Parts: sequence; structure tokens; C-alpha cells
Amino acid sequence: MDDQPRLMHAHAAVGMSGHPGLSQHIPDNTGATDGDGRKQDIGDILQQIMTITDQSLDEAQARKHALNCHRMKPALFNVLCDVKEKTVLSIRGAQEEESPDAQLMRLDNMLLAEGVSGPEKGGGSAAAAAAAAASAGVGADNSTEHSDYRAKLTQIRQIYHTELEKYEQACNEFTTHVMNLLREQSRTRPISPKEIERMVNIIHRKFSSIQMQLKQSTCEAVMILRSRFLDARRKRRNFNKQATEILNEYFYSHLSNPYPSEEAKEELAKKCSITMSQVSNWFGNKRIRYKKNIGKFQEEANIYAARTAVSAASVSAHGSQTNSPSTPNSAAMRTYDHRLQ
DNA sequence: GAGCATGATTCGGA
DNA sequence: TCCGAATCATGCTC
Repeated sequence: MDDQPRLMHAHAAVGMSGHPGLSQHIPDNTGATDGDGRKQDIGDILQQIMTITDQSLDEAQARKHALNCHRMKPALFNVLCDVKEKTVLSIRGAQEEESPDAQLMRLDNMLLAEGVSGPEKGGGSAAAAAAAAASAGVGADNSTEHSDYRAKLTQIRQIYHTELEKYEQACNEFTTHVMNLLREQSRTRPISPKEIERMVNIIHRKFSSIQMQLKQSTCEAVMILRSRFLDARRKRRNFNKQATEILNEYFYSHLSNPYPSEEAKEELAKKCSITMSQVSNWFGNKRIRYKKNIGKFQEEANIYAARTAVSAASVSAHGSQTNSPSTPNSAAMRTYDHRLQ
């Protein structure tokens, strides 16, 4: 396993033609000139390498062993590594260009903002903002929907982290496997540590692109969840009968000026178990619809006027109040009617 | 399913 | 920022 660095480091002291040092380290056992001996050795090795794939497994193994033991093998492999390195670099130089991965950064930032990646913070700031925005309109059910949103976001978060972990584990396993394979192969073919490193980088890049896809789908899932959640604000639910009666009572008893103050809105909201915005919406709608069709609302106004009068009378009968300030009467209605004209 | 009722949203004006 | 007006979207009734 670890013989490759040793094998490659020997390169500094070994060489061939154009690679100083080879002739000084290779004894000439053939009795021929140095040049002839080297050529014969190298030719022999190359021949063996070229024909190794035509042989049976056993023969190939034996040949592999013989090659590994060949006296010229380190020198030849170093030269081949050198040549390969230069060729690959010249090709890669034209192909590779490091560009900052803006898309990945955007995805990372979004996942962080949504609370999917990074430390758990109860659904993420954007989620919290969405929840806060929604709570203004959803009313009594907002807490349920909010928790539902958070539960789903947590689910997405869990899936994301599980998948990410899986990818990282697979990446590490695959990298180790490829490294071992290349080291093993470096016994029979020229593979330098640099090349192994490059291969590792390639693997990491491939796994990064898979991770990016995961991040992208996670972002999409969060966006869908958010849009669904925000759409829920539009989901209209009728107020319960009691709430409508309370609002109508106030409206008709303040017909001369049906604009509740902040305090009144707050109290009405509390009484009706709705939000202040809903109270404002209700009064806005009521005013405009009343104005548009006074005739239609006349009957309703009379009913609430009578009801308020009865309750006022009952209060005055108890001596605590002689006259209700909010008692509706036709004069008040006329006032508002006049105002609205 | 049509038509009406009603809560929510949007937009322009004061 | 609040309000009126228009509009949307959904609920309810028949």
C-alpha cells in the first residue's frame, strides 16, 4: 500500500534519456553498452505490460509479480508518471476553471435562513416571520397551523440531515475504495499520488453536485411548505354566531360613528376570540356593505336596536344606569346614513 | 352547481 | 396609518 510514495520519491534519483540519473543507478548486466541494455530492458517491460491483458488471470498475476520485481520498473514508472502528469496537466489546464459556486452559496444561505441547516432554532427566522404574519389573519386556529408548519419543517430538516449524512458517508467510503484501488493499481500502471489526489477531488466534486441537488430539493420543499402555509391565511372561516352578534351589536349601537377605537377593537377581539385585524376587517366590510345596501340591513339594525334597548332597560331597572350611551335609535342611524351619503 | 354571504387582500387617497 | 372601494376566495344555502 505505502510503497507508492517510496516508489515515486525514487524518481528524483532515477532517470532515463532526458531524465538524468538513470544511467548511474542501473548496472549493465548484459555486457552491451549502457544504451543498448536500457533499451532492451524497457522494451521488455513494455512488451510485458502490453500483453498482460491477453493472459489468463494466473499468468497475469505471475507477470505482475515479475514486473514489480523488475530492476527497471521504478525508473520506467517514474518516467511514465512524469509523461502522464504533463499530458494530463496540459489537457486539464484547458478544461478546468475554478468558479465560485454562487448557486451553492445561495442554497446554503437559504437553508440556513429557513432553519433547515445550521443550529436548530425552532423553525427558523423566516418560518417564525411567516408564522407571525399568518397569525394576524388565521385567528383562533393559528397556533395549530403554526405548530403544523413547524412540525413539517422539522420533518424536512430531519430528512435533509439524514440524506446529507448518507451522502457524506458514501463519499468517504467511495473515496477510500478508489484510493485503495488506485494504490493497488499503481503497482502495475503509472499512477502518481498527485493523480490519486486529483481523483479524490473529482469524487468530492461529484458528491458535491449530488449534495447540491439535495439542497435544491430541500429548498423547493421549504418553499412549497411556506406557500401552502401562507395561502392558509386566505382560507376564510366564518366567525361563530356569538362573535358576529357581538360585532353587530357594537356596530348598530354605534351607528352614528361605527369606528371602534383601538381599545374597543381590542376588547371586541378578546370577546370574539379573533384578532384586532379581523375586527378592523369586519368593521371595514360592514361599513361599506351597510352603506351599499341600507335597506337590506334595516331589519337587522332594528333587531339589534330592540335587543340593546331591552338590555338597557333591564340595566336601568336595576337603577345602575338610566340611559344607555350606546342605545341605537333611528336618529343615530339617520346620522350615519347622512354621513355615508 | 348557482348564487349569495362573508372574511381577507389590495390599492389609492387623505 | 387608516379608510373606502373593489376584488378575490371560500363558505353556506338551496
